[in-house]
Amino acid sequence: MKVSSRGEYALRALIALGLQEGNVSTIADISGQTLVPVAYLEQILLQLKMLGYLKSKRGKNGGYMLAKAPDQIVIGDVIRSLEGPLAPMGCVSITSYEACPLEGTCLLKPFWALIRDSIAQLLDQTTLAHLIERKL
Amino acid sequence: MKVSSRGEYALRALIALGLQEGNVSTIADISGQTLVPVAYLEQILLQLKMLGYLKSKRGKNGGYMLAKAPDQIVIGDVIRSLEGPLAPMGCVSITSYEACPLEGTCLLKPFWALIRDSIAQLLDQTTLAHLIERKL
DNA sequence: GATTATGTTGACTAACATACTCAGGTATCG
DNA sequence: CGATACCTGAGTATGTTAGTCAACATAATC
Ligand code: FES
Ligand code: FES
Repeated sequence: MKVSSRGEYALRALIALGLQEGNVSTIADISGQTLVPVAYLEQILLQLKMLGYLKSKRGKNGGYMLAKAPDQIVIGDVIRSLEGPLAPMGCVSITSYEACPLEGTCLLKPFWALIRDSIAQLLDQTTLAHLIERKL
Repeated sequence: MKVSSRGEYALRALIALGLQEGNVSTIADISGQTLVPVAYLEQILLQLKMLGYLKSKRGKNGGYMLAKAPDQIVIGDVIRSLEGPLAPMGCVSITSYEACPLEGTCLLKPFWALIRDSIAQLLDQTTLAHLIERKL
């Protein structure tokens, strides 16, 4: 049930930018705060930009900043974009369902569904603002 | 947050054996019911045996059966044995803690802990008996 | 307008994990 | 004995992860 480094790093970066309140931060700055290697962080920030969470400014005095208010950034969406579906099995995924061969009689499916609901509820009701303000 | 095929197959096999109420089943039988390839299933059943969930009988009329009552087989334990810790990050794992570099100031850790608790509570309160009897 | 600080793009790689297969070996029953 | 099972260890194809790297594009400043 591990979260990959990519997802973890993306959230660290979002938090770092969320604490900047509108100021731009360079990749190097963010790398310093998050301890993510610069070259790898570039990739991740770029992806977050394409997903609409960040915007960037090029050239001197450039950098990244949030494109949305922290309370509009839902952690569940971020994780889904970076790591794929939250559901433990395709057959109980709402966002990307995939059939199982035994699905008709399967005694596991309701159980997976329970896990999915529990995880999704938690991740979808938490925003970046909640993390930053330590209000969980 | 996916569960691997190995974990899924192990649970399918345990369910199949749980439904047999003490009778032995051959690998081929179980393979037929679970749609898991015979050679792969062999590996998994062997592992489940070494973990103490199954016992086996060799030779003619041999096969596998449960080594414990279904209500003594906790799904969380099975998953942990086959897939590693339930926690999404090492720094919030109870069974196999691993330090994070940012741990002191990290705003994510409490959130991961919440996820861990939610998953662990669900998996550790469910037994094979619950799955078989459809009582979740 | 040259310099320099920044983000952008795309390819590339080493290491590991997953999902298996396969060729034998060994115990047990009849 | 010989058939029927489980047992053991190795091997392999494919994909994923966690990065690196070189070259490029753009914007501000001197
Ligand atoms: S796990 Fe998908 S149907 Fe059983
Ligand atoms: S995620 Fe482990 S300390 Fe932040």
